[in-house]
Formats: sequence, C-alpha cells, structure tokens
Amino acid sequence: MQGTEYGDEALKKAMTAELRERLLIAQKENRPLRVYCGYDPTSTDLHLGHTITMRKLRQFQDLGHEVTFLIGSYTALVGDPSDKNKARPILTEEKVAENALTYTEQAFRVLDREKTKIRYNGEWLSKLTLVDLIRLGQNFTVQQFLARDNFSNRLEKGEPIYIHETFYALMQGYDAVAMETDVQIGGSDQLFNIIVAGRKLQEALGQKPLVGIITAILPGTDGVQRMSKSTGNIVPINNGANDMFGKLMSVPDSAMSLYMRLVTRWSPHEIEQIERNLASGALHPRDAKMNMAGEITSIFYGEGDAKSARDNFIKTFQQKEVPDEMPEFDLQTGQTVVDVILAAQLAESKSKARSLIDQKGVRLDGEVLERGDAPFPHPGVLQVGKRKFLRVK
RNA sequence: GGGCGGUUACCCAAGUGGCCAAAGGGGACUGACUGUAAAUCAGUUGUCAGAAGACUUCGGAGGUUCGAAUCCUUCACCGCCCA
Repeated sequence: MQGTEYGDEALKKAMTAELRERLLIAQKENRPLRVYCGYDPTSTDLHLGHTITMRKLRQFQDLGHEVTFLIGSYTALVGDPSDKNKARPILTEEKVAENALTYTEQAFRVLDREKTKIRYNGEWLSKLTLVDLIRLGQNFTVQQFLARDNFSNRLEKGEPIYIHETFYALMQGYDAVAMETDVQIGGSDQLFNIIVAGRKLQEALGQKPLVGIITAILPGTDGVQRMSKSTGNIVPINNGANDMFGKLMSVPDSAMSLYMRLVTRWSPHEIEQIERNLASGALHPRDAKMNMAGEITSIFYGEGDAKSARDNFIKTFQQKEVPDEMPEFDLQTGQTVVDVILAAQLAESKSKARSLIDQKGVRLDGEVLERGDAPFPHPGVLQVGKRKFLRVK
C-alpha cells in the first residue's frame, strides 16, 4: 500500500484488508492473483506518469502474481473523461493500433517481458451487444456520474457532456469482469472507474469485487499539473538517458518529494532521511535532485547510462562546458549564421533565429554571435540557447 | 421546433469600423543571477526583410466601405433557455 493515494482513510483501510483477505483466498486455492492495469493508447509515448502503476504491476509480478498489461484499444475510441474538462478527440482505429504497439515495447522497460500478459479490451468489448450495454447501464444512475467533479464542473460551466463519455466507466468496469480480476491498479483519477464501476459490475455479474490499488498522481515537469502529453509536461521514458536526467533536473524543488515517493525505488525510511537532511540543510537541494534524477534514470537505462547522463549534465550545465556528443553539420559555402541555425532546425523560422541572436543566445566556440546576416564565421561548436549544440564542420 | 449567445494566435481570454500583428494571463523560449534545465528578475513570442517596411492571420465563403477581427448576407460548428 506504499505510494497509494485513496483520498479517504476508510477506503484505504478497507482495500488493505480486502487485499489481505484476497491473498489468503488465492493461497488456499493455490493460484496467483489476477492483477491488471489498463492503458489507453492515446499517444505514442509512455511517460513517467504511466510507470507508477507499471511499477506496482511489477511488484505483483515479482511476488508471483499474474499480471496483465491491458491495452485499452476499445476504450481509447471513447476517451476517458476522468482527467478532462473537455471531451477528448476520438482516435481512429489505425492510430490506436499503432500507438498500442509502441506502448508494449516501452512497457517492458519496467515489466518482465516473460511474465506479462498483454491483452486488448477490444477482445471482449467489441462483442457486447446493445442489449448487453443496456444491462450494464442498469447498474448505474445519472446521479452517480454527476456526483463526480469532472462531470459536475462541466455541467456547471455549461460545457458539453456527451452520452458516450458515460460509457467509458461501464466499459472499464466490464474489463474487470471479462478478466475476472482480483486486483486492479490505477491512478487516483480512476477511483470512480475502479472502485465504483468495476466492483459494482463484478458483483452484479456474480463475481467477487476486485481490490483497487489507487496510486497517487505524478505531477509533470512544471511540478503542479498532472503529467500528461497534452499539458506538455512529460518525462518520456524512451528519449534517452540524457534527456530523462535533464528533464528530471528541471522539476521544481517543490515536487521532489512526490517524485521520490512515486518513482524511485527508495524506501519510505530512506526518503524520510533525505527530507530530514534537506530540512536541516545537511543536504543541498541540488544534490538531492541529482541523486533523484540519477536513481530514476537508472531504473530505465541502468547504472552506467545514468552515471554518464549525470556527468554530462554537470559538464554542460554546471560547468558550462561543451558536451561530448552532439549532432554535426556540414557548412555550405555562402551560408549565414541564420541559414545554419535554420538548416540545422535549431529554430523554426528566420525570425525566431534572429531573435535568439538578438537575445545573445547564440554562441560559436563560446563567443556570442552578434550578426545573423553575416556569413558563418568558421567551423566550430555552435550553441543555441542552453541546450542545443551543433558541431559545424 | 422556437428564442438568445458564441467561434480570436500554442492554450485561456480582451477587443464591436482606422491608434490591431491584435490587451491580459498561462505555456514556451532567451538573458541575468544562482544551487540545476529549481526559485527570482528582465526580455522575446505570425512570416519575410539589415532596416524603414511589406505580407498573411481573428470559424468558412461572399459583400458594404477609402479602410473590417469589428457592419451586412450566407454556410458550418458549439452553448444556454423554452417546448
């Protein structure tokens, strides 16, 4: 129950107790628990936010339970309204299939490939008839949906709530039924879908209601808003160790505690110790963040790459030296500074490139370049802003 | 079916004939400083041009006008209220 966030002590207690009980039952029946978490393939990149539930899955996996990585191929066609103040655009089936593929590849950075079942909820959802759907709907009232913040807020603001959005919870609940789930994992935004919809449908259809494990939500690199692609504050897990380390270092100090609790492998005791040292001044916040960034990076890329990402970061940003590796560019005769910046895609337009030069954000071998229209002075290392480097030959 | 309101740049949102490439906020970017790509402060944020300036943009199309994001017609989409 570490790193969980039920938002309600009684619920947490109840779930803890039920999990204990369920473990005993499974033991008696000599079977593993059936555990799953669903992921809607709505974009191509998994990010750190997804990995919180994935790491919970991994814990169950390591304890010998049966873990299913469920791809919400069908639910993605609806779009979960849970974390939205707006209806989601509906994805095409092709797009969903494409995203699903990249999801599974990335998921194995966390999960054990051998022990993970991958399923698609289209497998059973596509077979439901209209009558089936109506029967499922008979278990719920409109009031139950309206009690949820996300719907009631929209109602109040006069924003549209589409009928199909209410299907989402039913569909997810039916996933739990179809897989005869013992344990379902999800973020606290999934509380309704899991605790209300899933359990209720299971009970209605004669199954023992699942145990919900509700994890806290990870804020994005802005430190406040939930990490999500559409907010643009994600730490992708597939963009390389340097990128991950750097992005983690850009997380505000205020969010460190949550990052440590949710994504590092450190024990609560270790984290408390770190926080005590931070409070007393024995530990520098920068160093604490470096340790955190290193730890998280090594989960995904291993110790070696994490170490070199850290070295690279110190070198580039702390000592302001030039990184070892950078893209290369062959200088053509007659190209101006602006031409090179544009051709190497370091800026999106000539206006942007010029304004970077005006702002003294462009350097060649450490010298600030003042003139964008001048011919490119000489081969060397071109730096645009803090993070973009180019070896011009 | 009837009445009313809305659609503005990456997002939210102001603007109701010229002073509008379009207030403000968020985001993003740059610089200074620092403890890091934290925090803080300052600046930039349609495109092209060295610059003066030119061009494109305010849901779509057409029109009125010397001049339209602003007025008219029409189409599309959305919301609210009444049935």
